[in-house]
Amino acid sequence: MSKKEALTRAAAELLWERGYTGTSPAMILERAHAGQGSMYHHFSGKAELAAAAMEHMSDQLRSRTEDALAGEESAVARVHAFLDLERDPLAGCRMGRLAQDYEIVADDGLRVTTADFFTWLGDRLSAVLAEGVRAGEFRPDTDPDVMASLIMATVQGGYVLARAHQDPAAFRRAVAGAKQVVASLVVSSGQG
Amino acid sequence: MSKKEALTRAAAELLWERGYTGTSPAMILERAHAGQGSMYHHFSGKAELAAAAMEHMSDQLRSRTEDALAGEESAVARVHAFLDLERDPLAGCRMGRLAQDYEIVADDGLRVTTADFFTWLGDRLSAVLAEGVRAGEFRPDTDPDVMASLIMATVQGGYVLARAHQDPAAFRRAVAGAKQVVASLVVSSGQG
DNA sequence: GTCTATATAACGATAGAC
DNA sequence: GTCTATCGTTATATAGAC
Repeated sequence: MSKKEALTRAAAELLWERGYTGTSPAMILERAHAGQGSMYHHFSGKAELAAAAMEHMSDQLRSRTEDALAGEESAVARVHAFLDLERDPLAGCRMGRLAQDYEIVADDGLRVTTADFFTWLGDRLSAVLAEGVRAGEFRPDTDPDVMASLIMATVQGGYVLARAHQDPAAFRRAVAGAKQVVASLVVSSGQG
Repeated sequence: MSKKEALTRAAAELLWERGYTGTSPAMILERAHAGQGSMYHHFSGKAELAAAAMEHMSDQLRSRTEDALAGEESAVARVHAFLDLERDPLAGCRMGRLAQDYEIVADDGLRVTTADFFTWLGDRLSAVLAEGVRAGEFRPDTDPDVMASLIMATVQGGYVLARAHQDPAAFRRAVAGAKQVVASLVVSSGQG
């Protein structure tokens, strides 16, 4: 593994664990077993390295998400598969946590990576929901965009609650609510 | 206003704007128009001042929340009033944002203030929902705890999405979803 | 490409005058 | 109670050897 890749991976880990403001170049160098020179040779500074690490994380998340949302099952099964993806509630969302960081939001180059991820995720969820509506699986008055927002927000908010309580159950309870809501949209379930 | 109060207010503002890690004592002193001595006379350090500021914010939020959830209206009206409270989506939640901060979660004394707030909020929402169920307003299979979690998570996640996109509409879309869900629980609406 | 040495500023806390 | 001066440490970046 090149030093550049080691730096990117170490930065990704630390951004996930401690956020952007809470991560220093020195921490990254130590975890990557690299010296100052390597970092400033490959990147202009902390922000550019963080941008690379965020792209890396975004790609990972998209890949994992697509595994759940693609496939031949019913729309409700695929949305449930997304909600049931293995997650670490106490760690938080790699993208969502960073969107709460002041310096990330203040730097458009960094923020846009999080925005693009959630745009992509919302579009994918909305598309699956719309498929379900067209197929007669979901009630025709289902609003795919609003429901996609609700699903994303529930997951993100679930992380917040779990971290506040330091209890993964808080995350699971919120996601359980989202699953109930999705299930309630299914026509054959008789809205009961 | 005493220096102690000025410091507490300034710290509360900065914690909201920049989080715990992103706020330095120097920033607080400048905004409070106070010197180092004032801060270290009244508080043992940054953590203790932050704790006081967080208690202050928690009290504010509880008061505002109670205004929406109390009253004589129907349960659905009160939950909708909570969801419709005036918020600044781009600023984020005073408590929720801090729960994403590494140093807050690492310091139990600080984290517990956020946990207590969400415990209180969840209990209040759950109580209102349970009232609605008992009154025959909500469907009898409504799970108040799960729905309270869903509502809290939607608001918290809405903040995350709005900050990522730098667009308050992302918050409003998620909250609109939560309102639809709550409305769908009402018996007289015919689940349609 | 990678390293260490160094620089400047900010961080968080303490000392001690008034 | 409030202030300024100062301390030791860390954050972020640059310089320059290899």
